[in-house]
Amino acid sequence: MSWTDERIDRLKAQWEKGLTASQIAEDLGGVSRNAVIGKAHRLGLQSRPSPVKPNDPKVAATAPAKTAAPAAEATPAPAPVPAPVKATPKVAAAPAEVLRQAPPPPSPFPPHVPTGPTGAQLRSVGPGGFLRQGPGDQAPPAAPAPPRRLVPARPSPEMAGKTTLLDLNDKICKWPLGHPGEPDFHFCGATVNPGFPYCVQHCGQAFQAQMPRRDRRAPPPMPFGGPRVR
DNA sequence: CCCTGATTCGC
DNA sequence: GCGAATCAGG
Repeated sequence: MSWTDERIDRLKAQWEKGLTASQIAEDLGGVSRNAVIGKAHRLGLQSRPSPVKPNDPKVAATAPAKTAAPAAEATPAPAPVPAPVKATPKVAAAPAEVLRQAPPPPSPFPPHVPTGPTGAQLRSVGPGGFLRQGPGDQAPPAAPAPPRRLVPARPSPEMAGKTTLLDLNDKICKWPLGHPGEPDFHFCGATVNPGFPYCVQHCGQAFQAQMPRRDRRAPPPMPFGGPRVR
C-alpha cells in the first residue's frame, strides 16, 4: 500500500484530530502503526503528547550558562563516562595471592567450616574470557541474620557458610558461582549495589554499555535453535 | 502484559 | 522514502 495523496490527507486530518497512530493505521488499512508514525514525522506533523518524552522547556532555575547561542557549532559530545561506583576498594590481587584462603566469615554458629585441605580453588573461563570466581575471591559474605530458633539444615556439609538459594534476598548479591547441579553451587552473597541484584563488582560484569544497533548483529544461529528471543 | 509516540537505520 | 525494530514511559 502506498501513500497516495488521498491517504496522506486522511492521515493528516486524523493525526491532527488526535486519533492515535493505531487508530489511523486501522482506518487507512494496509499500514502498520509504525508506518503511520513514520509517515507523520516525515510529513512534519509532529509532537503530540508522547508518553515517553519529558517536557523539555526547563529553564531558569539552575542555568546561568549559555549567553549567546553558538551559531553553527560542533557540539562536543560529552563523552559519558560511566560513573565509577563510589568507594570501591580495588583489591589488587598479587599473583601469588590468587590462591589464598579467605578467612571464614564470622559466624555465630558452630564453626563447622571445612574449607578444604589444600585451599586450591577450581577456576574456569567463562564466555568473554572472564575468570569465574571462586569463593576465596569473594569479599567475606555478610553473615546471615541469625534465625531465632530453628535453622534449616544445610543440604550438605560442603555448603556450610555458602550463600545458597535459600539465603537470597534483595540485599544479597545473586551472582552465581559455579554451576547449578554442582555440589558447591552457590551465590556471591555480598551486599548488593543498591537497586541492583548484584554487588558492585558483579554489576560491572553484568551490565555494560549498549553498542549502536549496527554493531550488534544477530548472533549466528545455533545448531539447536538457541534460546527464544522476545 | 497492554498501550503510546519517538527514533534508528537497513532497505 | 519507507517501515520494522527498538526504545522508553504510562
